[in-house]
Amino acid sequence: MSESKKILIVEDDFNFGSILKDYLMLNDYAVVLAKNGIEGFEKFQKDTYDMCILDVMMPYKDGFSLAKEIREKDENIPLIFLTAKTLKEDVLKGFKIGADDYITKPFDSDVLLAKIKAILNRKNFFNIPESENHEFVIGKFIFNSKLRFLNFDESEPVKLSPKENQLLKLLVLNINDLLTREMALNKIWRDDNYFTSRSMDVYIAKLRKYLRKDENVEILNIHGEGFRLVVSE
Amino acid sequence: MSESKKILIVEDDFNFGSILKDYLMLNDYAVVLAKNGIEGFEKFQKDTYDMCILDVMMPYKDGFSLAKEIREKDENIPLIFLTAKTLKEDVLKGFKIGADDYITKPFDSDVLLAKIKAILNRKNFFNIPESENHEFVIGKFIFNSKLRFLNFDESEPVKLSPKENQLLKLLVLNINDLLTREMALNKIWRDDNYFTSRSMDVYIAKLRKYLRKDENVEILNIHGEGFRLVVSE
DNA sequence: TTGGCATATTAACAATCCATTAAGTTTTAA
DNA sequence: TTAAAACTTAATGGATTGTTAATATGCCAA
Repeated sequence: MSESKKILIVEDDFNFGSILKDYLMLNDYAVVLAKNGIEGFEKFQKDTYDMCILDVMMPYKDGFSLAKEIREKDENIPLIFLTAKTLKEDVLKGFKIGADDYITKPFDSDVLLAKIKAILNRKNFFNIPESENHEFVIGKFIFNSKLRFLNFDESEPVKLSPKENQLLKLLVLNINDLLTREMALNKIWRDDNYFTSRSMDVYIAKLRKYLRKDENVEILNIHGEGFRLVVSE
Repeated sequence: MSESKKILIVEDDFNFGSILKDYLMLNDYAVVLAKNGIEGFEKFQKDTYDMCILDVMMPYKDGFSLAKEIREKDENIPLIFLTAKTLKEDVLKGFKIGADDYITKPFDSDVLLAKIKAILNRKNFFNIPESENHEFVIGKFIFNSKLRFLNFDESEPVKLSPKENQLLKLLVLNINDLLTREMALNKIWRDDNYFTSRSMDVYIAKLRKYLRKDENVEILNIHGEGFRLVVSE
């Protein structure tokens, strides 16, 4: 029916990686195997995957660092961490980065398969096709979320940092409507607490400074709820 | 900030259930505890929950059967199974029903908390905004209860505080009809006593001040009963 | 390695918002 | 007439937000 799902496995133990790959392929997944974090990230960028399975302990670049890089590129892709260690700190760290699941080696392959299915189904249910559109008009500005710049008239485009960019994108996607703090913190900061909230305020201030050039564009606060990007007239 | 998430725990071991409940409540979740499958399903139907945590081994109705019934009512609600057993068949069965996670007793409470957070956040990502009607016309005003503003003609919209907003919404939903004090106090203040009643009076006064701009709109008092928002021809 | 740059977080303080309470007045119903 | 209920304004204190600056982190190039 639908095309088989594509999974990227990053695992430095070649033996183990191959077995896992074969097993998943037998179960009708398309699998790409990378043997370290560097290669993993390269492969991730060159193709589109439905899920990544990352070994935590790897030379050069561990699974967590890799996960962060991947998350910057795609904030929604399901991640499963794979580890021999069962350290509580590691598990918690994994979830903080946005893990969808966590599996300790050795594990039962049927269980892994069930988890993969569960996660992919869940995502698919809600997955709204990402719009290819990265250019937005905000009053007199042109905002390109892929190239991360904000253009006003003839003047030199402003470069946006990754966080500025993500926040502005969320605001634009909800233009004139409420963007709740909760939603932004969960999507961008992957955590919702006092400090991330303060950090978000700082970014709101930065964006306001950029947007000041067009007096018809402003970011309004809805006390206790969130923010609203409005373009008047 | 926003209201805390509501979790239904179904667990026949009262001791264990209470401890879990207290622990989650300490971490700012609203928790309801049911002591068996029957009661669990009743409670599930009577309220709206963000997540269910189900013990697998229970008398009368086990966790899986309960899960199936719950799934029939809501195919998206996150489910976590809780069990002493670590039987592979059970784990697989759980995932097949659509479990979001699976936890074996005894477990680390921090990890459970992290998992709950991860799952709720994940759901949030894709939560399609509910298309409720948030705009009301009150005489010459436009009232938006989601964005919390009250618009009159061309003039600058008035921002409403959360309480002003809730109260006006209740009044509008009962437009031209009686809104009892009791009802408003229970819904908004969650308590009905002398002080909350005085507080409500203050908010009625505030709303009257805003609504004064249109002389056809007024909030009438029904002595000893409540209030009535009327719009005259 | 080190120093510098871009970015992100944390700190600090000011400004604003907001629910409650207080206090004095007016209205209502018996 | 009188007590209860309602009206209104203002004061209070706590919470949230706005803003700038300081600090931390990570990365790249020398």
